[in-house]
Amino acid sequence: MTNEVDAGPGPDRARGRDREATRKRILDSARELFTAEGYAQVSSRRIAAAAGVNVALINRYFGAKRGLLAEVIAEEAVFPKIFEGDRAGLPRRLAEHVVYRSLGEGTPLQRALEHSASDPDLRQVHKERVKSAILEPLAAFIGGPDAGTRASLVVSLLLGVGTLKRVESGGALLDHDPADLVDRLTAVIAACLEGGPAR
Amino acid sequence: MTNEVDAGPGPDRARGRDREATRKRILDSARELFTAEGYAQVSSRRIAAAAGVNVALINRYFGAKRGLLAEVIAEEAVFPKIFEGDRAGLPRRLAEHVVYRSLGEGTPLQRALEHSASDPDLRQVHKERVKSAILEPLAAFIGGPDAGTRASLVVSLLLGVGTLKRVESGGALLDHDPADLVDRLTAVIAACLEGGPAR
DNA sequence: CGGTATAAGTAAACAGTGTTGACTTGTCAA
DNA sequence: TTGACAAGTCAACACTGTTTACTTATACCG
Repeated sequence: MTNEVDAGPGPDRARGRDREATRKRILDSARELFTAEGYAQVSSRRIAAAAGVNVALINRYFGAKRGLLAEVIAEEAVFPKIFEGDRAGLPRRLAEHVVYRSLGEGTPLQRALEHSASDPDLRQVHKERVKSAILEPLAAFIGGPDAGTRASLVVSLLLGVGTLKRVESGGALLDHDPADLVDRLTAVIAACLEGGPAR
Repeated sequence: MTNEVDAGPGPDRARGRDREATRKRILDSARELFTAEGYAQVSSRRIAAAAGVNVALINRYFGAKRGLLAEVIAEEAVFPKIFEGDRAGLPRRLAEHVVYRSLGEGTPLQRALEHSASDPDLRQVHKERVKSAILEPLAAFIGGPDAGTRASLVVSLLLGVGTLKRVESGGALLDHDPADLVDRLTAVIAACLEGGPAR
């Protein structure tokens, strides 16, 4: 076997075979298969076979198939540069993100979500991810009164656009002129962020 | 457990065999369980048990479990009274619908929409349903240029709010004052419907 | 250098899923 | 009364994720 002994940094306390390398192989295979075919469509045994390891190792290293998914997802950055910039430009940055990223190809995670959004495991992981990686940072960034509600409205729109895209699969949103769509979404997102007591 | 299987009539040996009645029992049990727990969480055997029926009958009558869900969601009216009224009041009516109906219990169709992507066949069903029962009526009602795009934005918001509600499970949207939420949503929906040529 | 503790890796089973085909049984028309 | 045929049943199939008891390789220690 090709045993790339990477005695790198940290506690290299791996006895026996290379624990970290095996972990990584499972993770790589899982990411690849989840991205290509979706979470629910890929079985644990198939991931194990692709990684060249025994099935039981998935549960040994990741607790369960869900844990494997959680780790794959946790690797990805959600909003790369959304929070870099001033508050006033936030709606436009979000709109551009939606149109040019979410609406287009999407990230590996998004594609996995589109394939198997019905799976309870995936929903659970997605749920936690949305909260900690999107909702809470966004609420903190916009600040002000009712920041949580405002952020929820924005995230609703973002999630909904993704959902509709996969439901429509080539409908009005995808056919529409992207630049104009950005303008429209910017206005809508701004509307989500405004409003409130001074109604 | 309100599982009264044999309250009088039933496909036991006593009563005669009634194809339509049996079909309906399966459908009723499925709708109830899907609504309460979701599609993936409910097994065929559980549906059959709740209906007091053999498992194989599900596939006999509905082809497969997915066919059962397709029939459940096909029964529902989506927007009962949204299109009764003037165009100006549409945003508010939609907002009220979201806050007082979608945000509450949630219908099987709504759940199905959120879960639709996992099954290709089901996806097709939902796609047509969203288009013919929501998107197209809405687009026809609002009229004007880019009606399809405007309608898509609105539907995105509606779908997203439903999704986020489940994701948050008692977060900002549910805790927020309903009347104020209606006001906010009215403004956002109006923003979805406006915009366009004046860019 | 050899033994051994210990972790990595394995095999097989478990309980569950959706689905299928062969079977039995009830009902109704001839 | 008796077939015919549909309605309903049963057991099995091929999967799934997960767990348990087991084997095996290796890094440390005497």
